[in-house]
Amino acid sequence: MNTTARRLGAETSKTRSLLLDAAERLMLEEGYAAVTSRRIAARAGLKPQLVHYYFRTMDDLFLSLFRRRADQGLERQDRALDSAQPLWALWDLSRDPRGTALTMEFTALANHRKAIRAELSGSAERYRAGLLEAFRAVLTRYEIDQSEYPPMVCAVLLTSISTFLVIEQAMLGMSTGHAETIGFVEDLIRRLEGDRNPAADIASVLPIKPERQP
Amino acid sequence: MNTTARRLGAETSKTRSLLLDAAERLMLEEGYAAVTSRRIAARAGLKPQLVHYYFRTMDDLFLSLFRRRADQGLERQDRALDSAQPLWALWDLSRDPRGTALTMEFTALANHRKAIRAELSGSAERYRAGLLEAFRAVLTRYEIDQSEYPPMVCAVLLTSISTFLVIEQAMLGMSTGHAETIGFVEDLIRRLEGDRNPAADIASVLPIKPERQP
DNA sequence: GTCTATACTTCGATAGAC
DNA sequence: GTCTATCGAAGTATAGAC
Repeated sequence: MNTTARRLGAETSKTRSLLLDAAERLMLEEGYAAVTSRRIAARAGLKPQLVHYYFRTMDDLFLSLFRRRADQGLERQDRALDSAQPLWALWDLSRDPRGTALTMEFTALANHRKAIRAELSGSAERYRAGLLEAFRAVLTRYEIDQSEYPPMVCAVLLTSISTFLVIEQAMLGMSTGHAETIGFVEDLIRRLEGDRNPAADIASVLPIKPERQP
Repeated sequence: MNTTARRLGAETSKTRSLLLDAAERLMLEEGYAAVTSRRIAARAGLKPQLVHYYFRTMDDLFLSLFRRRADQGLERQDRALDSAQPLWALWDLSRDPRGTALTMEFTALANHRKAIRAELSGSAERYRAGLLEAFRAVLTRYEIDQSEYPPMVCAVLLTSISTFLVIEQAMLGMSTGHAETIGFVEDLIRRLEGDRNPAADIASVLPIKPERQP
């Protein structure tokens, strides 16, 4: 009955990482409902009980899984902000299908797992705050009227569009109107930052300020 | 073994409707994973086996559930198109939290239920086509340059924004930046259709063409 | 036409062996 | 520190009684 006393595997364990990897693959390929202790173990070639040795409950496993990617995502966002073409970098980053698809699975999961919901909304707030600062800086740099185009609105719009397109494309296999919409957004970015510069990816770790494009 | 021969309850049955209602409430309140035969029956005050009497499989139940609402949604969209202020009507309709929340649950469900996925993307295409026609008509009526603002892009953007806001608000309890974004969109609509006119709701069933607002 | 008794599968979780 | 034997609960689905 003394549940808190049950022993748990080390966080540094190789097996633990294997289980998390298998869980993530399952989630992406078959949805969160397929992420069960038995199926995770089967993927990893391990016994189901090991899941409960390394993670006390399934909630704990989902939280570990989420935090691992959330930390990585925030790091990437920071790097995008410091890149030579922050708008292009943020747009490309937000359109990464794997990141958004995982977020959507976690969002659905949050509906009946309170712990996930709290973690997820907290993380979303941090992303939003980072994006807000990015747009403040970018709109200032490009001398845009911020009362007409508020940075917060830009942040929400960017996230909305990229999230929605990924949902339709990756989850429903639907793409009607996507090309036109992506073209519309990228025309806007192009007016501010010029053409997408492949070399910017290399510069993305070095905060070099660019000249404004015409 | 002769699975196809198993008998099923009548589609007109009162009990069948009760089960669908209970399933829908469960889905909205606790997510699709909570929609199991046992829990549906518990909500409806009936025996779990009745679910399998009225629906051969859980897939069948989900499909019935989806179609019921999809038909209703298309009807509502048609009425919005014919209303005095189609943009306001479409915007308000697309922001209805219940409709979008259900769609999101079905989208998550589609990840591991192929039958749902096919039905869902088919339905999404029909909505998109309707919305496209609406924007073609509206932009023509308001004399907007359609090469600068393509109707298809407008359709995708409208759906993106409203869907995303509902996801954050209803599913994550998050609303940072929502008021500003809603204000931004509604300012755009106001420039074309003027202030939202409550009487338009009454007119929405009668296809009366309005005068253009200043 | 309506519902129930029941089979079978898979789940999360724990206690205890190595 | 690592893993296994096992339990009780919950899931879908079927065959057959009213």
